Amino acid sequence: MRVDAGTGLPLDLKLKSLGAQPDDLAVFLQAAQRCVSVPAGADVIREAEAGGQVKVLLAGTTCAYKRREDGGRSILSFQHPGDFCNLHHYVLPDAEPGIAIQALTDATLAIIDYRDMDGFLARPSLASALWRASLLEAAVYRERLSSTGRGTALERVAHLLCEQLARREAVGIHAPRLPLSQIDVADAAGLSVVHVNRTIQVLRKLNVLSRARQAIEVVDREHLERIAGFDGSYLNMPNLVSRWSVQIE
Amino acid sequence: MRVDAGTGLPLDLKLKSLGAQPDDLAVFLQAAQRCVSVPAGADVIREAEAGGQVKVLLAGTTCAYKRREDGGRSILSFQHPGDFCNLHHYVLPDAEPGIAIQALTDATLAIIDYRDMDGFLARPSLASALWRASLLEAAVYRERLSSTGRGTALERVAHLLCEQLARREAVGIHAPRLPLSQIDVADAAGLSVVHVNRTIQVLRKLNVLSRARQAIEVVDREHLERIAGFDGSYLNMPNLVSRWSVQIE
DNA sequence: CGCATCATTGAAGCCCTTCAAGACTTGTGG
DNA sequence: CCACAAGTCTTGAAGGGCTTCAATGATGCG
Repeated sequence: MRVDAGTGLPLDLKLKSLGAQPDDLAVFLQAAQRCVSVPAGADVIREAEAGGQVKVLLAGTTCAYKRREDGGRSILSFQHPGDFCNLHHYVLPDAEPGIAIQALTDATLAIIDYRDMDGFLARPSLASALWRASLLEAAVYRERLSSTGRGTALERVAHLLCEQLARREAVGIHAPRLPLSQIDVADAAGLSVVHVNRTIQVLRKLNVLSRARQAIEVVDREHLERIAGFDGSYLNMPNLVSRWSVQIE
Repeated sequence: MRVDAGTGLPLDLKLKSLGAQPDDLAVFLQAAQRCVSVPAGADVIREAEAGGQVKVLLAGTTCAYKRREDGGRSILSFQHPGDFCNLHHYVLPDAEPGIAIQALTDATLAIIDYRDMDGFLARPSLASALWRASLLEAAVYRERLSSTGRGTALERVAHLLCEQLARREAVGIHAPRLPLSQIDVADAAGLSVVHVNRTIQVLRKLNVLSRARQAIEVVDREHLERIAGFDGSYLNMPNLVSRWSVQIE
């Protein structure tokens, strides 16, 4: 059993930074009491499974992926503690068939019924926090698209690692070690495993990654960001004096 | 002056398919009376420009792009009539610096002030329609990510063209001709212009695209989708008997 | 200890890029 | 109406980054 973050803190931090107000936050956490554990490698959500419930990652790491015709796995995004796995299914029930969520480490998830979600929408600070969460996800996709489209393998891998580090920091996880295998990185960066391996070796020789095997551990964060041309501002939450909390009521 | 769709119909169609109810739709269209025209090649929204207003494309085609360090242009997505250009800025004011919107043809846009937007949120069918629009945009990014990451140039270009055709059809534009230059396609697919040209020539020899120069015109849609492995279901709107319209009230 | 998974290394080859130059189209002004 | 300029499209050739295939070394688990 490997679980890389044991507390409920990340979710708390994330919702706060998305603008959820204390009392609304309490309501949310109250509804998110029921949990499930999933072993590394298993599917959290299978293809075309709507489910009638939203799952939030509490601990561990998961990825959204798609099977290609040749049997390969295309990783579209990673989820870290505090991230929603299938919020989009709640909003667009029939959308996105063919996408599944897989646990990359042992993972713990909270389960929220759709009727609880419906209740959240009546609370302005929660409703806007959920909308923001969706758009933040979109921002991550956009950024990965611009990184994956062009650039060398070195830049792409570096950017991918920077993104994960930054997103984990945003929810209070400051560990320099990422719970990803080289295979995961390859499937996410759109590169072959062989070449990802060689790329990582370059990063190790540059003293950006540690020599530790079976692990991706970032030693020189600044250098990594320089290589990637990474600007993490797309992950920054705005100041939270929301216009809305007053307007809607 | 080239404007490839002159009516306000697409926006109407889009909001309806997103679940906006007739009376709410009327309110929205009422607030979207003010328009601007932009010539081909000009920026609709410059980098880091928040603006205090949301712009909706009524006619023409635009793209969201990012300048790369080498001066190149990375196109992240295209907008077709009915699409929002900067809805995300309304929800996440400080997010996404460095992304601008450019008109690829002469374009017409409606302008909606933030305070009108605030009013929309009080109407459940509009609020959910806007949220859905955000998630649909995210779905488009996700799909492009999986297409751009892997696959040959032929598949990637074919997929890109399929996406644009499908999205335009969804708002009532059935023309087989896409208002994109080969340069646009190259910047969006993450390929060199030279190779996009060769790829298009292959598609022409396969009788998938017409021989017409200075134009991308799809003749054999089915074959194109087969080449792309395209499944447009991610663009489908669910049936619109929304749970919410009853629940929230 | 044996098996499964992941990491590593080498070699051959292809897809795509870059560079460079010419052809075509479009719009503008004389 | 024609000439010119600017932008787009087209074509050829050389080179490089990444892929694929294949095999061996590590690591962890039952």
